[in-house]
Amino acid sequence: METIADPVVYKLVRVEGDGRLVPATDDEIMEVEDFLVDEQIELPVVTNAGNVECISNESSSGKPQKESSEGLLPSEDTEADAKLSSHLEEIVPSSALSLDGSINESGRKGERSKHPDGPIESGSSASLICLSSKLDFYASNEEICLDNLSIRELHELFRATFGRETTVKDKLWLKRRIAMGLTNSCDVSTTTFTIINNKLLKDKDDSLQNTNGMHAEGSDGGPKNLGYEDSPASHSSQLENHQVVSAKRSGNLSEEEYGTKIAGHEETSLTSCARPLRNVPSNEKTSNERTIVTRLDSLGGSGVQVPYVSRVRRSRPRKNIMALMKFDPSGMGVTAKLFATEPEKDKQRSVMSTIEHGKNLVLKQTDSSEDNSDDSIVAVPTVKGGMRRKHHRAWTLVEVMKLVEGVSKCGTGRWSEIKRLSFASYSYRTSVDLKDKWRNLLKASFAQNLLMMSRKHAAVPIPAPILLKVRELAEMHAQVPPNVGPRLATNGSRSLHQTRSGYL
DNA sequence: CTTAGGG
DNA sequence: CCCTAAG
Repeated sequence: METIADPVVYKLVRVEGDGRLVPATDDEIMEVEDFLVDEQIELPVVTNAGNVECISNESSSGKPQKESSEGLLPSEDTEADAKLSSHLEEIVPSSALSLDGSINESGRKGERSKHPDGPIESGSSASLICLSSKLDFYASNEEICLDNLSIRELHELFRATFGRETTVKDKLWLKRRIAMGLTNSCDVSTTTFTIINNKLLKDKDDSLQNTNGMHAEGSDGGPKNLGYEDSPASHSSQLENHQVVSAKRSGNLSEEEYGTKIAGHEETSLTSCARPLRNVPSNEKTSNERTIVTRLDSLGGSGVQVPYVSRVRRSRPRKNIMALMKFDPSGMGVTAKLFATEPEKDKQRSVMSTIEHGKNLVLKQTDSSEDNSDDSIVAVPTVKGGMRRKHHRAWTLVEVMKLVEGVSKCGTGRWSEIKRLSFASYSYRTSVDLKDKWRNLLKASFAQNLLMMSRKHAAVPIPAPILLKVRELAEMHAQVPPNVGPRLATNGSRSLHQTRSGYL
């Protein structure tokens, strides 16, 4: 029990009544595994060779770059990962949005299961409970442990993180992906997935490097926007030219998602994907939304070119399309009709989304189960007779992290700057959106102390470390909300860590 | 056009 | 998220 051979073992702990941590036994682990496993994973674990590409966003350089490597999945894992990591380190400092250096040591100290701040309280400790079977890991203050999650949970977390569904059943792939998102780094070359303060806890000796990264935080942290693009090359025909062959045709596992993009990086991804195909210059971004990128899809088995509609979509493939159809009694093309219906005051955003939907509808309708084909677009009547589309697009953790990072870099108020730097690839987030989101984050970050410790039903519960960072920045910019007690304002970021029992 | 703030 | 006022 003392020798930590299996990385998973020391993650699995139980909090005793007195607050002590008791390592789980192997049996317990097995039990948990069994318990967590739900019906859908009798499927064999995916063993396809993976292919992951990481694209560094052009945040400051203005040029999307791209690195890729083969195989991220079990088989060639280690080697490929090493390669990938080394590649990435060149582009992206592995530190990204480090939120707090206070637990840097935890990764190297002998007892990883102990919180550096001392013993864990039983009550609201909420910091080291990895056995949570729900989304509790968001409530945990610093640690997110992916190792013991069921596929289902991983799917949930995936959605929260990236804002899109996935059907990939490969745990390792999911964990890796989520870890990438949460750490904002592609360097996830590890076999165990515990994330502390948005840093992946390494089980190797690269923790040192990792630690350095954490200290290199702050305003000069440098651009670390990552674009991820996943597309494990399970089949011979791989994205040589970034033409993704729909895995659906291959018939085996439901690995469609392997060929899809991660939320939010579409613009960048698209641009870089487009280049080989159409020689799109990188400054195409100015007219970005016009760029329609196609990918080779295997619709109908004949490799048709499908406009790559990269917007993130969550569930309900057709429903909303029907909603749009409502305004089309004439049976006219959806796109056309909407154009007609829309008052000219409509912003590009709406128009483009309309186009996207149009394309999506037309070209993807044969696509039976792609779950990425819509989000909540609701048409609301306007006083002036027109229709306006309300676009509720949930903020993903990745986006939130980017926002926080942006604020830390540019300060609050310079939303368009942040938009340019960190959200260049997110065509749907306007600077106003950023501002609004920040306002909400601000509220949340301070509200955390007052009430709500674990609202399980929060749409996307923002991990505590991020909220912490938000509050930090808020204070840094004198944005402390009036309603928050002065004590908190002065105690600042420490308060959260110092908190012994949830309240001060 | 961008920001701030109210709705 | 939308809208508006104001710089």
